Amino acid sequence: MKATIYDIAREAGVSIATVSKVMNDKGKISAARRNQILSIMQRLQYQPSAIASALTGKHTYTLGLLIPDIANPFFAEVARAVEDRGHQFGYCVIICSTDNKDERIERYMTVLKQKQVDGIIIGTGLENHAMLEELRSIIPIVVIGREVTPLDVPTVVADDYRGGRLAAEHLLALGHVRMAVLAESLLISSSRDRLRGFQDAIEDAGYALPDDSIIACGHVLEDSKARVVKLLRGGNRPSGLFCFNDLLAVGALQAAKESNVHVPSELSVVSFDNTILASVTNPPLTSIAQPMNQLGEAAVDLLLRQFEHGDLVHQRVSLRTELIVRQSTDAAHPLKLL
Amino acid sequence: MKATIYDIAREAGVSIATVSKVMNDKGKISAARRNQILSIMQRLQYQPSAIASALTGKHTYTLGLLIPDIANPFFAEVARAVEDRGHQFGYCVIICSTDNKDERIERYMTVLKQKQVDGIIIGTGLENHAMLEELRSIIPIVVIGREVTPLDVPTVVADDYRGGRLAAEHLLALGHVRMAVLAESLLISSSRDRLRGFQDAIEDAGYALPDDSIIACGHVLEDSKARVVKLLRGGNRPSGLFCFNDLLAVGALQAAKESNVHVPSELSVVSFDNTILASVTNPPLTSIAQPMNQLGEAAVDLLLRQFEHGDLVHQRVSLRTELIVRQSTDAAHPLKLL
DNA sequence: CTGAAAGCGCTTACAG
DNA sequence: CTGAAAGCGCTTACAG
Repeated sequence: MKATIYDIAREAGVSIATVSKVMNDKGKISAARRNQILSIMQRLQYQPSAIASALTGKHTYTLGLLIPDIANPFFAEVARAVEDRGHQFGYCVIICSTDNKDERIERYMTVLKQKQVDGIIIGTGLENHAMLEELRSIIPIVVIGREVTPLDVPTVVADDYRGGRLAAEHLLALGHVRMAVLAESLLISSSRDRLRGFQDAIEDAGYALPDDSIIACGHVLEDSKARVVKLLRGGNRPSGLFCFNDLLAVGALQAAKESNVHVPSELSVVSFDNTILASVTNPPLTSIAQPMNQLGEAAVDLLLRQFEHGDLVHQRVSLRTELIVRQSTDAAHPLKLL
Repeated sequence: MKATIYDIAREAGVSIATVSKVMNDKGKISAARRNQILSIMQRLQYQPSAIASALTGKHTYTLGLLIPDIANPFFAEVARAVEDRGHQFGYCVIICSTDNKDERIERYMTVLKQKQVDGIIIGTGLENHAMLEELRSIIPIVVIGREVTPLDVPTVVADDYRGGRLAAEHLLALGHVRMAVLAESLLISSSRDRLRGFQDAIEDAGYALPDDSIIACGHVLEDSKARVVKLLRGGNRPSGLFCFNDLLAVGALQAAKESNVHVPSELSVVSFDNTILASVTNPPLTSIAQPMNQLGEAAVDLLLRQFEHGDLVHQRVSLRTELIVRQSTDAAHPLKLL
């Protein structure tokens, strides 16, 4: 049987209160007793029960991480950062892949509540603001990767608008004029921000992005591939393509290959996220990097700060996106545009 | 304040024992009481405390998953499978990325013990057999992806030997004779099995794999790239290369490109795992697929079975590997071998 | 069919 | 500096 606090107390001839105090470094205990108890704990390989202490103390030292899918490399990397940052402070993390489905989201929410996790990081689509507000009144939360305005919830995002601008400016600098955008969904704020940034930069340069150059597609590789094949087949095809994540860009590369359109000489492709996928394709993808590590870390930090100071109003962290140039972009060839 | 079992009992005018019973469908409760209590629970949005019940009942409904790195696509996919299978039966999973470091492994082990998780899936390098045995005496475990002979621990593996054979047979059928192997480490059983299978198939065909064609390299992309560049530079270069995971193969592809060796016409590459990476490279990789979903599922199932029947001796599941042919392999060109 | 009571393994005022 | 006791929110024999 596992040793309990009672075993230690009996062995040491003291009360469990005393044992508890040396465990938690609370109150005043004589050095002698202290050492004696410590050595007994060691001898009996005593491990305090986290669940018993959670029932009395407040912390379970567990965090919940809601994301669409842990198998998606982007979220896997964020999860790793969350895990490591949490680990530093003694927290474990429970992964909750929601597939963005309400039913799974709700299920996980109630489970996390029942388990009394200390905080929840929400990186999943969550349009149900009422639910968010309710949850927030019970457990500290932080939303990651998207805005939930008008709610005033602690948030950490990447600077998507700037990311969009960076992509456009890079392509413009290479001489591209006729461009297109491949988006997974324009419903989430991050996508809209990327688009706005991209458009603004193009307009600032005196050009325009026609509406029919903004393509929405499903989230699987085949979808983006099919859409890009269609795009490349049309007349007046773009010389620059901005994809809102790496997987979409992979689809674009495959479509280009199938259509005998060479990347980058005939088509420049910029992707977003800069996951491992971007470095693995051929050609490797020029990509707007999201600081995945910092996203995860900042989310944990915001949670920890709430544990200490209660629910702070208006916490918002915006992290810089960055252009990583690889070989999928090159100077525009004006002749190809005719 | 959150409602407790006492609130429900008071409201219903019954004892907490009765409430507990309707919650757990135990004992006999009159239908009337039952419904009355149920409706009160609903009205008060009662959610039983998982931690209180864990302190008395036995289950925490939490599993631990030890893997080298959740950011590695292979483990991310396995994790997703574990999560989903667990979810079906009401279990959450705590991810523990160990980087194969003893210090992290031990830390996580004690945390998982303190949290009293119901079971642990071990997919991480763990050479400390004493620790495994000790852990096993406390908590149900299953080892995934490797053998820990001579220990008799529940295990689920892919058929690595057969995977190695499949790779060799595929290359042999394409006419390749001069081959090489790129391994991350030959210390773990799965790598050794792959190698054995590969060698056996080659020998069965009447050829041999020279020792200097078995290359071990680090686990980052740059390592494998450097090793393959060197390999391709040497005289008498192989026409077929078998890489023990997708990332190694990505490095090989990059090395080939840099060395102006065309894949697949001058070099055929077979990888292992068949993660998303294999489908994303150019050319897409012929790969030996590990059944990542089944690995995760089977691991959970083995755990659940232990919960029900106690520690069963000698549970071992071996799952089939499968050859997925893509465009990184092609017929050998005998002239190139000269 | 229902309830009183002990117990799970801790923490925390409070008293000394 | 140390301990008795109540309490956290449940479950489980046991008695009726």
